[in-house]
Amino acid sequence: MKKKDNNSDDFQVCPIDYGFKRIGGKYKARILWYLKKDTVLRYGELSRALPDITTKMLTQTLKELENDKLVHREMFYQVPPRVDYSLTCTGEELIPFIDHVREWSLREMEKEKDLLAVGSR
Amino acid sequence: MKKKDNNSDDFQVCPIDYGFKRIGGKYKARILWYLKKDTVLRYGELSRALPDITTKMLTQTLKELENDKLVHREMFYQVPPRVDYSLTCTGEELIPFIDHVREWSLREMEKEKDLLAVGSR
DNA sequence: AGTTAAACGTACTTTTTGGTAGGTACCATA
DNA sequence: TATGGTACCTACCAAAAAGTACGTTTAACT
Repeated sequence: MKKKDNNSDDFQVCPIDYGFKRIGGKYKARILWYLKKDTVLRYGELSRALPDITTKMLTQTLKELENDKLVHREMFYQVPPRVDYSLTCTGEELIPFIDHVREWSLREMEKEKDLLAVGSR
Repeated sequence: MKKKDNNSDDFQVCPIDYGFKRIGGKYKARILWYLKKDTVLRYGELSRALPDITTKMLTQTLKELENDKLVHREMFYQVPPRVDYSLTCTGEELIPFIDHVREWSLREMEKEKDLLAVGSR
């Protein structure tokens, strides 16, 4: 053998890996963020909140988040159809963490802007 | 036109996106974690701390982290060569955040384990 | 002279992820 | 009869990320 064979759920050994697998992906964190505490959004509202996401990716990502038990999905059998999305408790626990990254990023983006301003004077 | 053309650094509009771009990637967070506050590690030590990473990925990721100013790199011109890695201040600011995910993941992993235990009795 | 050690570099391939472009169902309204 | 609105689905394709395998440097040690 040449490497650890990672059959089964071997990958779960490292909690950092585990966590980033669940919230990684291009849009997951942003979707969770928009579904902040006590907010319920319909599919179309999410779509408008994230204008750069295609319907395919939105559907796919929401499904992943639902399977992962980070968002709750409730559908109403109407015509036209209606589907509501909201955070689960587990999902809510991630909000402060996303907020932390967000704050950090805002600071960093400011720094970059200042650097550019100084560089070009 | 059919979509916003994202030339230049347009992607930086969303701070959540920005942040996840800087710490996303399969190994970045783990490397930062091992380089916790006041810890200095050599290339080989990191390699041993993350046994599942190949040398190519370790080198590549470290270079990205260095360009991103999250880790500091100091090399000593010796034979055999020696290179030390440590966190920058900016990098350190991410530790509490990584810690949050880690704690969350540990709880989640416990939950999963319990569920499995219940399911199979 | 051959081997070893550390910290890489590079070419190539595979896997994963995301994007494009179409289509569906149902009913209401024009 | 045609069109519109909502929330999707599907097949195919492109790009990005990661993995494999092998090479390099230099000097000390055997």
